Amino acid sequence: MLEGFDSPCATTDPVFTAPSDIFSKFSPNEFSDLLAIGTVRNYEKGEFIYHAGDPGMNVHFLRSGRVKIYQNSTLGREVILWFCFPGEIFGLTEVVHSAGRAVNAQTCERAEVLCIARSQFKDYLATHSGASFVIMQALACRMRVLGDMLVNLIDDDVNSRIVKLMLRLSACHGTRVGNEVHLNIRMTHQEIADMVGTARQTVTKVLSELKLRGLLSIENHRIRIRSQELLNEHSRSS
Amino acid sequence: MLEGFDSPCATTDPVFTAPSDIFSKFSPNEFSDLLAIGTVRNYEKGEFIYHAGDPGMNVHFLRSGRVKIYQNSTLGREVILWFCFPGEIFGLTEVVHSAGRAVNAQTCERAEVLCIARSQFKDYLATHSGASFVIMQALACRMRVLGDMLVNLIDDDVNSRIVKLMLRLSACHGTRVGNEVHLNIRMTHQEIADMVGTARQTVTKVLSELKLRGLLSIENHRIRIRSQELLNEHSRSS
DNA sequence: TGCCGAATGTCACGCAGGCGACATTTTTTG
DNA sequence: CAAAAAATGTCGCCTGCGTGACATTCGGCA
Repeated sequence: MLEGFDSPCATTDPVFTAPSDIFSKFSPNEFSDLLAIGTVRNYEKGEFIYHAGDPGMNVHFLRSGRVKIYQNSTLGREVILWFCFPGEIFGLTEVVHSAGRAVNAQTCERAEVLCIARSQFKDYLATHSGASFVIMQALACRMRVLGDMLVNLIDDDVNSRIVKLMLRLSACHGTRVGNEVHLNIRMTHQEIADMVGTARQTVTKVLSELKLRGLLSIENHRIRIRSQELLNEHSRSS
Repeated sequence: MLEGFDSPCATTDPVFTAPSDIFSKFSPNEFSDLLAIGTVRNYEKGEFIYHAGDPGMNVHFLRSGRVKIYQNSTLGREVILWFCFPGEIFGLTEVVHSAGRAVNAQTCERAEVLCIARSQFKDYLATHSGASFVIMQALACRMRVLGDMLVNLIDDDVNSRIVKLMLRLSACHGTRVGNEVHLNIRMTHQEIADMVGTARQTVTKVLSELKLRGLLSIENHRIRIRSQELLNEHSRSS
């Protein structure tokens, strides 16, 4: 169920939340009916699928590639809310709720997206109640993560914010390899800084400290975590 | 549509998000069918409807009163994610998604709650697609607010975090009286501090400053805002 | 293969705001 | 209606981390 990553304590630790591969939870005809009403679009690396402020009349499903959902803040910061992986839905929030896009959706790499018009999607939901429920699950899952991020921002210091970010990402998007967890999300220090609300330099410092202590390593922008040790680390307050 | 509060620029300013009174958007028989499968429960002020960690097999609709949804953090902080007002749904996230409750739900005052079992609710959704959609809207709305809070935490200083909190609360739960907006949520400085991630003393200081400048006043723990001025205030970065 | 821009490291300085320690006021409760 | 508890004000010290200013390394493209 959780692709390659067995979350150690999903019930007690809200950090570990299942990924939201929706397709895999659809029944075959829920899936094919969805395909039937959608248009497939291809995007190059770095292209925008939509911008904040756009009207937002479509829902999207990611078929391949990776998409970054973020807001940009009053000065220059890209606050990344989450990454989308294949099988995930995005852009639903603003379609269902009226007012325009609140966030930007930009590809991290070449991507293939299934794009569905608001009205058609609404009809689809009305006639596929199972699918509705699955999608609610995905929303719920995301809410949970957002709540977590919030708590994290509110009462942890920079060090622990970074550690928990790593754990959160591992839980959603990591693959276990031996006793390591590999994240295949390419992230710059700047992006990490933007996610946890700190300065780029601080990220550099904290990360190299963690590397030094052998808690994680970085292989061309891809992070590898000795999950267990890092977990212990994060439960300490300091 | 928005009870008594005309949001000035809902499209561009994500701060202004409609409240989520679900009942008012239901059709009469969507409503009565819902009542039919639920049990009404009464709670005294300060009672818990559920705790973080509970299994979470019920969805709740608030009929009257006020409920505080929060997580408590590694040391003592109550991080309030949102308040629920009559007509709002809560506890959905954890029912739809498996693992237990991620948050606490505690009444702020005597409250009347419609409580619905997971399985019954699922059936209800399956047979009432209109209702499903309305509920998705509510979730979407909440996601948006959470996203906003996040950005806010990540790149604003304490002063502006507090100001924006006020604006956010006004937008969702304020009632316009003349050119003021009244919030009828009783909040202590400590609670405010917990919401924006700062120290109680800092809240005291910032708030008295705002009072001094005539941007807001406090009438027995209820906050009144000169909305327009405060809005201007918040667009400044300092 | 070599160039150039982007990403990473490292350092010292300064200050926003956390924290403790109070006095004072308001609210609750017996 | 008094006593206890909770909430609000006010202050000063001290530290976590933001900021600017670099040097260094990486990696994509001509």
